[in-house]
Amino acid sequence: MASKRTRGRQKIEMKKIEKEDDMYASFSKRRNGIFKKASEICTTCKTDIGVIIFSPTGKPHSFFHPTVDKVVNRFLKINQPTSYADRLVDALGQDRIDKLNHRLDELEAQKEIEEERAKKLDELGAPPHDMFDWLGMPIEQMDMEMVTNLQSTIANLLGQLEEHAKELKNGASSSHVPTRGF
Amino acid sequence: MASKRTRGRQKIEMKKIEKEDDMYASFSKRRNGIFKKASEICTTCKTDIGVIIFSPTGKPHSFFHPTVDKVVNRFLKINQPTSYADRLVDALGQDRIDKLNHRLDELEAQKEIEEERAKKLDELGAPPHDMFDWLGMPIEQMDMEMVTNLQSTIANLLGQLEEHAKELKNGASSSHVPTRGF
DNA sequence: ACCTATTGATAACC
DNA sequence: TGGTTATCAATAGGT
Repeated sequence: MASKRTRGRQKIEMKKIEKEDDMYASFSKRRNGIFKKASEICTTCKTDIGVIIFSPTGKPHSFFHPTVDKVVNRFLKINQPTSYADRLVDALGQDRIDKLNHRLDELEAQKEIEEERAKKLDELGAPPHDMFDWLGMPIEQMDMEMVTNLQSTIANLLGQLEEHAKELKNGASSSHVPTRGF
Repeated sequence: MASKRTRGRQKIEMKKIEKEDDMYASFSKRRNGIFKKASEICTTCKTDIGVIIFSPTGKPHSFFHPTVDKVVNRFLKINQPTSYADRLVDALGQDRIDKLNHRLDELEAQKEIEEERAKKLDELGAPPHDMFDWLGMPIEQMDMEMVTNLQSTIANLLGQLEEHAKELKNGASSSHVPTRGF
């Protein structure tokens, strides 16, 4: 009988296969082998499994049982229980997170201010809210200087109102907003 | 020669191994076998890989190359490019997300109002901001009824100021806030 | 993609 | 778990 038709399987060193064609061939076979073993351990041992392989060219191949989501979520929960923030950053991008945090800070600050103001007004027997917003404090808390300043400001305001009333009577428009002719 | 010492490896049906001890033994060996093959395909074919196995008792075992994060993130990006919202919900809990969204809505609404007001005032040649906050609109935009109402409100305010000024001159305290004796 | 000689993995047993 | 052995299964190299 002639020499053997092939040398059959040969032992190979465990290092990178340099010949590209050989490497791709080996990759395909080994990938299929791994997937087969994954499927076998599932059926014989009632286990869940996920396998993700990126080929030498970067193409992804995967095997999951029972589903991708179940395996991945189960794994992430136990493997990274405290790094939700990192996952969040990774998912949305640090930029978006920064903006979101900034907005929340703004809101929290605003809320705090409003709550404090409301509390203060409540303690003092809250007068009309809008007016004291403008005055800055209840009349009862003002000293003489504040009162005097306010009186002059208000006098000025009354003057402006008087003037506007006069214009309204004359039918003239002093608005800065352009009006359509007719 | 005596009978063989063991029957050696036997072909087995691809179905669940019912004897628990046999199953656990088989699981351990097959798990190690898969990890070994995973490591081999990495070194021979320059590939990245991730393997996650949950044992029959639920314990997780995994093998990753080059790192967990690199493989998982790379996989999630290509496999679930549009479900970041879901991952977010999964990570933080729907409750927290709802609150966060609610706060953002509040803030957005507030911002919008403020921006619109600022824009309006700008168009009209912005007078002192605080005062018009109180008045509700610039004097130039008021009709006669508004002017009249305002004048009476302001007159009232002037009266209160006058009264407070009188009290200040008399050295009396009319504050509702309790004062410490001395 | 298929073949086959050979290596590698593992079922049974300890 | 960890080790041994007989056998089965995976695959390197060739077509």
